[in-house]
Amino acid sequence: MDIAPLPIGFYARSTIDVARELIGCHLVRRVGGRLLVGLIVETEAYLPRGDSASHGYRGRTNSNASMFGRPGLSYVYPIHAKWCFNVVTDREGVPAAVLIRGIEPSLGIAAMIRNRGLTTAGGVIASGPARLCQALLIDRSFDGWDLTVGRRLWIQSGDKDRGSFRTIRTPRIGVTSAQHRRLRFVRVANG
DNA sequence: AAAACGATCTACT
DNA sequence: GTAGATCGTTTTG
Repeated sequence: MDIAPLPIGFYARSTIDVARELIGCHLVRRVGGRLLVGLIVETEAYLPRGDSASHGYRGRTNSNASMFGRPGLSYVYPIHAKWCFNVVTDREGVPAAVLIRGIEPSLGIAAMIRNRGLTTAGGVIASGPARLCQALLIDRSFDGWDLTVGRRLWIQSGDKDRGSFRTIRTPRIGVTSAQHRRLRFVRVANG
């Protein structure tokens, strides 16, 4: 695994490209001296124009401001008393982001289970946008966080072992508008 | 100031 | 499958 965070150039591209290529990358959280790492397996693209499901669709507000920020920042928003984590894409000034919907824990699994407050083993650890935030201790304080610095929270490129998995596209979850668009990306094992 | 809503989750049947 | 919890943001009065 690389030790460098993905650079701003990775994020400063079309949102769909970023959403697809984030699949298979590693989401890394450093808390204290410990690393919590998971493989990104599910993302959703929220597009800068014509996407009525996007929080940025109706213009800039205080709460969605970081979605309009520099690519490579994070956008963390509240939903139903939980948090969800996005990475900002495209260029500064347009509302574009990729929602990270699921990771497969690879390091610090015991800590993630603890963070989730799970009572039963074998439960879902970090699949689902709010569960992932709970497992990695991501909250609103990370809204606007710079993911390209490699401190506290960042993303690293994954094994470029394409061939071990493929990425499929489906409609987004819980989105009532724009159902015809397949903007959700899911990692599926080959075999 | 109050109420409604939401890119959700858990627990239970 | 369904019901209820949860709380910041937005809208309404």
